[in-house]
Amino acid sequence: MLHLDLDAFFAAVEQRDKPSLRGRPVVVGGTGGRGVVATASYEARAYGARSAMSTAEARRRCPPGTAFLGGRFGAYRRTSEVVMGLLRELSPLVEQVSIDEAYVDLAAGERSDPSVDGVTALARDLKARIAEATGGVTGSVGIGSSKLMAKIASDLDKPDGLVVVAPGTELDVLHPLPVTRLGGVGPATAERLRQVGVGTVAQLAAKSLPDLVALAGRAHGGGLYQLARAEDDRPVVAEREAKSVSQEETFERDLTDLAQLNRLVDAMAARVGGRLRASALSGRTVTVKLRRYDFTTMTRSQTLPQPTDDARQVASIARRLLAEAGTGGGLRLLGVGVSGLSQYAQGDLFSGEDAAEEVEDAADESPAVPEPPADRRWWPGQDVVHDELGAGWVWGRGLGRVTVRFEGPLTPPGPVRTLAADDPALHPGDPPDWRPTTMGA
DNA sequence: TCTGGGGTCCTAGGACCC
DNA sequence: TCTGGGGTCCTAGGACCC
Repeated sequence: MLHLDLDAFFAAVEQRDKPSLRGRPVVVGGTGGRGVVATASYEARAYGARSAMSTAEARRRCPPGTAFLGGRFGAYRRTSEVVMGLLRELSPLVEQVSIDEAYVDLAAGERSDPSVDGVTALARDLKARIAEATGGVTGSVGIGSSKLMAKIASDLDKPDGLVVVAPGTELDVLHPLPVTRLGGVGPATAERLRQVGVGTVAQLAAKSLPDLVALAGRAHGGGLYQLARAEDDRPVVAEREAKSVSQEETFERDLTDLAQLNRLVDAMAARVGGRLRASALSGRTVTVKLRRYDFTTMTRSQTLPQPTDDARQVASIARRLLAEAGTGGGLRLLGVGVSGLSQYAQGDLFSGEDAAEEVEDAADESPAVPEPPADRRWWPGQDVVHDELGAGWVWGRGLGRVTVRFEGPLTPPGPVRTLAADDPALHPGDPPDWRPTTMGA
């Protein structure tokens, strides 16, 4: 079993596409007042920036000149697809866990020399091909006898690591580690374990099954008991069916106005409905999620007799659930979701146009968002193109101006220009191509 | 200027059913 | 005249993952 984890993935793609950021601290995530860090480059980690930390905290820790960028998910997805393609050359059994992580069942592949030397050579070759094909993004690879051991191994030597756990040595590797390295042991479980004197996997392995079930519940306790013994027969599952589709947003400031919240419900329902139809899914349970001013979170749901993918129906149910829950004190987050999915959408399966039209219709009915001021159109990290100055990216904005650095993955670090935010020559751009052009189209 | 967004899985109580 | 005993569905919340 092989596990691949791309190193500081979002930040690595940014540094590839923005030469002036190479070797410098980069933080990718929410850049607003309530944003959190998705990925910090290793240079930013040196200053204490971490994933899931508030961006405000990361700004405090990092030096001036640190780049704080919103995400360019299209660019990340394109790079991820290249990597996943390389993995599928190793074996048909590839389980993509997230945009930057995957398991590969090497035993299901053709070229499987299962010896330690054999898989080491395979992993070395894979890492080289990933770096080559992605324009320098690196990954950490772990190989072991199970998903558990492969994942543990990829985590042992980051970044750009390669660790193979030889058969028979699993417990030697596992037992000294803190329990928090096991998947499924988060802050709550770690604290409960700490209270009974368990800090390492070895100490976890000394606990009885009934003790662990009492501590963590039947399923979770049983899982911990097995993982502590390196017992893991979870298979690689190549295709998983979606179980829910949802959309949520944290507001810059808490909202109280029900009419405004209702318009946001409509817009979110339209997006959810569009995504459902795009994947030919519909669902029976509509859920709204609320987070209040004091961070208390609640959900309210209703299950329909028949599945739906209709934005208006989702919206009207969600509106009612929101009204019943109440908006007292103000909401910092609102979300709309549909679950209980089944394969075939109601309505005309053969009309490909319906989906896009209905999304637009719903948006027409509910002009949720007032037109932003010119400088709010631009966000840090965004790809842009200027009619005279060429392709670049947004460094900062404000006071009716936008600062752009004109460079790309294949250029040297480029010049910075400050432009009027409403400069008619400036347009949103596409993610740049990091591969040297071979042939023109 | 504390605490994102998109998910998965599990638990527990009540309703309902045979 | 005492309260069985499963099973499934629905709802709400919580832990966890990247």
